This record gives sequence, C-alpha cells and structure tokens, in this order.
Amino acid sequence: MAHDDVHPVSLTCGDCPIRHRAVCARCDVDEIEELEDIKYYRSFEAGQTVVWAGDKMDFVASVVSGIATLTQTLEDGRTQMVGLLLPSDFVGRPGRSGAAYNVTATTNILMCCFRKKPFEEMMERTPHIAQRLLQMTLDELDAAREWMLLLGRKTAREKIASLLSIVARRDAPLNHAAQTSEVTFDLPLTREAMADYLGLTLETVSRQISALKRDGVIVLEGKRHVSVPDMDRLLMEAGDDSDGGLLI
Amino acid sequence: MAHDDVHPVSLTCGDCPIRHRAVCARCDVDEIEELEDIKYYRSFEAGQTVVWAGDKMDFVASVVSGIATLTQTLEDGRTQMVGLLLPSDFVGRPGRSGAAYNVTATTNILMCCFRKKPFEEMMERTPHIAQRLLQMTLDELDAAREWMLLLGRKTAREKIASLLSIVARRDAPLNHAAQTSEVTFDLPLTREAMADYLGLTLETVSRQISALKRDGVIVLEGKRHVSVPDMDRLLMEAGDDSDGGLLI
DNA sequence: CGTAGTCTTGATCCACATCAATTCGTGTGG
DNA sequence: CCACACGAATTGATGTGGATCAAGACTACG
Repeated sequence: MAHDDVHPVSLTCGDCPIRHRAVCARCDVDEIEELEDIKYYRSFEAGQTVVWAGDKMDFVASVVSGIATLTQTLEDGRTQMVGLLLPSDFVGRPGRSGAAYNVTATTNILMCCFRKKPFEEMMERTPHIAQRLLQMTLDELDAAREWMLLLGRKTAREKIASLLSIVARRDAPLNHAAQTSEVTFDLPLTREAMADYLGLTLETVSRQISALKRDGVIVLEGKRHVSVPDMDRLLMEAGDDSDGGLLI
Repeated sequence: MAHDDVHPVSLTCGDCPIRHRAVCARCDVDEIEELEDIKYYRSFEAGQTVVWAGDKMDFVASVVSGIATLTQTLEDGRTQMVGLLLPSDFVGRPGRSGAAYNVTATTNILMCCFRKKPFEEMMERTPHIAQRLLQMTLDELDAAREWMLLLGRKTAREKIASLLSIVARRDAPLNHAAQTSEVTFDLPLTREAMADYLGLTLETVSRQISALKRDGVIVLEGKRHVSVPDMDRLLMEAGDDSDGGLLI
C-alpha cells in the first residue's frame, strides 16, 4: 500500500474523475490550465489524519477518490462527525488559515490540493470558481440542516435507517440505476464512525442494525455488505418518507 | 402594530442598518443603486409565518431587523430549528424555486426582499454579491456544524448553557463591550423555541434553566431577562470552554 | 374576574448509555 | 496448518438522563 506522498500521482484535469463535479466544474479550458499549474496530489491511507482542528492549513483540496470525515470533539473526548467527504467534495476554507475540524481518511484517499494563497488569488479573478464553491457550500449547508433534524429529533432506529438510505442513494447509480427495489452497497464506515455520525454509541448502532436485519428491512452479508430488498420500506423507517434525507 | 405589508417601508440603502454586513456588503455605489431598483420591503409580526417549506418562493431577502427562525418538521410534528436568522442574515437560495424550510418571525421583523429572477441575473454579473454570499454561507455552515456537535453530543445542561452563551455573546457589544463579567440580555425565544433549537422538550429546557439559576450560574428577572454574573463560568458549563460555541 | 398562553414543577417511564462479556474475522508467527 | 492475538462487532444486564404525563402557577388581556 502506498504511504503518504510516496507515490506522487500525476493526473491531467482532462482525465480527472471529478472534473465535472468538483470546485473546478464550471471552469473553462484556460482556467483549468491555470489550476493545473498550482495543483498537486496527496494520498492518505485509511485511518490517517489529514489535518487536526486548529492546525495551520496551507492548502485547500478536492477529494478525488475515497472517503474522509470531518469531526469535532469536546475536551473529554466526545466526538461528533460534522461532515462526510465524498469524491468531489471540497476541504478547507478560503480566507481562513487554521483547520476548523479534524479531517480523517476513512478509506485510502487521493486529494487534489491547491496551495491556499494562489488559489485565493485565482478565486478573486475567477467568478466560475466562486460560483461553483457557493453552489457546493449551499448544498453542504442543506445537508447539514437535514442532519440537524436527524440529530435533534430522530430515534436511534430512524437515524440508522436514514444513514443507510443516504449511502444507498449515493451508491444507487453504480448499480442498476432504475429500480427502487433491491439495492446493494458496502458500508464505508465502522460502527464507531456511524455512531459518531449519528450521535449514538456504537453499541446502539450495532443493536439497531441487528434489529433492522431481524425485521427484514435489510440483509447483511458479512459486517459491511448490505442489501435492501425494499427501498421504500427503508425510507419509511427513516421517518422522512419523501426523499430519504437529502434535498434535491 | 403593523400588519404584513400595510405600511410599505421605504429606506435608502445608505441609511440601512445592515448595509455593511448583509449580502450587499461588498457592493460599490453603482451596484447598490442597481439593487435599490429591485428591492422592496416586507414586514411580519411576531408569530407570523414568512414561508412554508415546499412553497414556491419568488424572492430572496435579508433580515433588516428582528429575529426569525428556520425549522424543519417530520410528519408526526416533531420539529427541529435549523437556523436562527438575525439582522443581516440571508433567506432563500438563488437557483432554487421552493423554500426548503419553514421561516417564521419570532419577533416583528423587517425584510429587504429582492425578486428572485432579477437578483439571480444580477448575481451572475456581480462577483461582489456572490463573494459575499459565499462568505456568509461558509459562516452559516460553520455555525451549523457547531450546532451538530451540540445536538449530537452535549447534555441538556450544556445545551442550555451553550444557547445562553451564544445569545449573550451576540448581545454583548450592545452592553459594555469590554468586561467578560456581568452580561445581561433578553431571551428572544420562548421555551418551546429553545427546545426546538436544542433538540429537547420544553419541560427539560425549563428544568435546566431553573437548575442553572439555582446553581447561581444565571440570574433571572422575569421569564425572559437573564444576567450572567460570571461569563467564564457559563462558558465552562457549555462544555467547549474556548469560545462559547461560535467560530471566529 | 375569567380565560388563555407560557412557564414551572412533580411523578413516572423508557430509550439509549454504560459496563461487561463473548463472538467473529483477519492477520501473524511458530 | 494451527495457535493466538487484536480489533471490530454483537449481545446481555443494568443504570440514568431526558421524555412523557399531569397538575399548578404566573402573566397578560378582554
């Protein structure tokens, strides 16, 4: 397995899997060339910390592949996940020097980094970047607010069902995009990470997953592979029947 | 008391109390003039609903004065506040036709509205607006994430202390800006609204406020007026000693 | 005064946390 | 190939913080 920075990756933006969804999505050819000059890649192994809250962070970045998490902690160790970073998601805040959250690689990840200073300067001149970043930030804000409803008002069972819905929904296109029924996916998170996501303990997560299995809402093969025979049923269990947790 | 739209307010942007903090903060004179042409004011009384989630919303707006809330609800009536709108905060999302949340006036409020279409068109041409909106959205996202930590991991007492800290902090400049000790303010929210903010029941809110009073952390005069003899003590009670809940 | 809304306080209950073993799965070294 | 070790997950027993149910108390207002 690759160690951090041992195999400097090279990738041209034209071939980039997130070219059309990341912060650069709206950029035209000239702008992409300019970005190409200031970008570099870093990879992290599953479990590694990308940055600690409070540390100086001299870059911003897009997640190219893999999954990372944003977490906050209280002094006594209680921790809450506040963001789940999927490919194309953006890390770091232009105009702020320190990291506000812990960023941790959940799987092996590849990040496309931009040194902060040149990126900020370019953002000033390049409305396409600011516009896209605004869109993405508004989407994240909506997701955060949906998540607040989950944290504040849902039961443990509803929380688990909501999380499964979100992951299922995200992986759905990878399967047979059409049918709502019989979706299958791998959980990218440990029970503990799920607990931190949902504001529960890992024991409660485990119990509720067992309960959903017992009730036939989900089928497990191993600890991590899940199939959902009836997606509508799962959405019902999640509490917010309409759309399963994410705004369109 | 004024009814909705009965007394159309007129205010020039030059005299506007939120001129330097709202979405128009970065606009130069020309841009402000252009905004002045497409803006109009609406006022709402305490308790009135500004929009319902799902309704078509043909404007975006800034809160000029007063306080409003953003809430989400599950079908069975459980509700969670997901945003607290103070003067200068922005309502509505460019590029989306329906409202995502219920917006309710908590006090009498005055809003500076822009018809969505012209505003969106202007935003395309006017980086100053998009840039400012991006800043504001990033701030809101940080606040939402701090709030997620509160909802997911804090105890009822810590939640109440956190809320009081936030309100105290916001009102602090209005008092004698210097000292950390002896802060005084009015709660702008009912017990029920606080409960919806914090993911608690109103009974628990009431009990915890009584407990903080009993323990000398706060002093109440009437139901709504609070003074805090020792702000540091309150911050300790909030759990995150450093800054009381809001990033700088 | 009476009525309605807001708030407080008490008694009880229960969902989830906590504490404590097992079990499962995977990799490692003899 | 087995023994064992270690982390991840399950499952059980018990405790508790906050919800729920239910009276009252305070305030404002007609």
